[in-house]
Amino acid sequence: MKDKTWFDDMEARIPKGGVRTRFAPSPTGYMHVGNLRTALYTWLIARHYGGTFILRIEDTDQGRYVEGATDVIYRTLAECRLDHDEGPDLGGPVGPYVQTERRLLYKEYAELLIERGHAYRCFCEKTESEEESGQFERGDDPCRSLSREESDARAAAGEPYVIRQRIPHEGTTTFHCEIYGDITVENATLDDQVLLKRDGLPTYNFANVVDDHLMGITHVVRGSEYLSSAPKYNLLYEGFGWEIPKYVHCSPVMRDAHNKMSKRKGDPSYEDLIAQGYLTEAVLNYVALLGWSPRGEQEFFTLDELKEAFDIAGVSKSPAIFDIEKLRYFNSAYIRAMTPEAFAQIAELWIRRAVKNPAYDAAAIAALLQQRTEVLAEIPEKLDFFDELPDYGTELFVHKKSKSDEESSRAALEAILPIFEALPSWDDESILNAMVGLAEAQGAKNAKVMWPVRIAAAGKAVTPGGAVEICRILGRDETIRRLRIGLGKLSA
RNA sequence: GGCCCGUUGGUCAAGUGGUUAAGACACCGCCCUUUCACGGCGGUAACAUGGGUUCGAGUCCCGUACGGGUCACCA
Repeated sequence: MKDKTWFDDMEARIPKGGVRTRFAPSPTGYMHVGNLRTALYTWLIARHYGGTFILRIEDTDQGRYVEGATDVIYRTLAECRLDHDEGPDLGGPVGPYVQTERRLLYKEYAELLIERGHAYRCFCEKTESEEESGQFERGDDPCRSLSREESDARAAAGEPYVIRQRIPHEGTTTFHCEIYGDITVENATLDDQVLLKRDGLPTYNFANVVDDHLMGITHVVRGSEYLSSAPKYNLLYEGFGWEIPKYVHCSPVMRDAHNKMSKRKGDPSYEDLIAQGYLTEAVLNYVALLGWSPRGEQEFFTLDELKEAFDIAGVSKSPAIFDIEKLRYFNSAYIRAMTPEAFAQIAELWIRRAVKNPAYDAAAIAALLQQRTEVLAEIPEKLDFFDELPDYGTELFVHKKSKSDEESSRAALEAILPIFEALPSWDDESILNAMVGLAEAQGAKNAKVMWPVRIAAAGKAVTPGGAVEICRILGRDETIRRLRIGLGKLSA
């Protein structure tokens, strides 16, 4: 074990003053929505107080290591603009920021705890019955009462062991959570949890306490599943004589009333949502509101506005069900709020999945789409009629509201064809005037002309944009060709 | 099962002893309109339950029910 100076040096490195938070994912290769929300809240707390946001990778479970998993984390944080100030990639004063690179540290601190009587070596092999039943009889562990001499001797002899936390059998422990308030438990209900595993790596619970302290974390933000281990954390902090940080426990994000969102159940990750055509800003905005509510009525927030408004007191205790319908609403609102240029840029990729004909202008189509798109992924199916006129039945021409029927439609198409052919120019105004002019001449409602024109042009009843826009984009020749086909169907 | 936590409309939620119990999504209706949307207006719909405390309880206390978490050499 290192001498006192070494520990003092470690203490001296800890930044003091100012809020410091950390996002500490384990590299599983998957950033689920609950994770993202935790990252957001953690970042928000740091930024709201002008503090420091740290990224730390918790990879102490070698069995679960997934290649490339940290890339997903970096990418997601970067796309979401949740920038960190210290981390594996950026370095910082209290690194390294990857737990496996800190492994020697934990051992020193675990031994310090043994020195102080708050931990002990346990040489027991876990028996099969314990493993199966999950039963661990506290107080029955013979290693707990081993003398230091014997313990040291066996360790020196190379006998494998784990280091366990020595938890008092009597008394109670109270910890405070900013969300849940004070929680008190009987120490007798706590078990002597493993701090350092047989492989020399720390358990999550131990690494967390050591790192959070050594990195000067002031607000520990994490999921509520850690609520029940929090008392043990306090005992650890007390054993070391360290100041206890503020805890912020977030309730889980659920897929339904009974289950958390999960990869296994097929729930979308952040990347899945983006691939489906959700915008990062919309996802963040929605996720922020899932478990947190601002003081006022505002519900659309930019990241900067969230930074300003975020308040720990507004975080909810109870689990929230992820509602894709509401995300869709936010997404459509964000899409509508974009500049036409920005929307055209992101929509083009999706438009070209359906519209291959370069004669049809993607920006023009995007303009039609912007006000009626909820999720980008639904764009292609809306545009299937451009490249190829669908086969459709004449019943589409029957429309109650415009009082259109097959005969009135036939007459309208017959009348509009020569007018379209004679039009000096092919733009919105000309096309509209042609149709309105015809309707007026016949003393009919505009719809009586426009309905059949749109049906014949698109071959379907629901289209992005009206008759004018569709005809314009199709171009005069193709429009006329399609109207003739419609006329043919109606005349048959 | 022990321990811990939670419970306001279908969903997210406001509410910190006195409110006609906000707002948003979804849903329904009407209006606008060349379809679908968008937009505007309106509507349906909630304090899990039983006891207390109190002049008065969604708000405080106790019990019950239901739900979640945890009880790993996983995080």
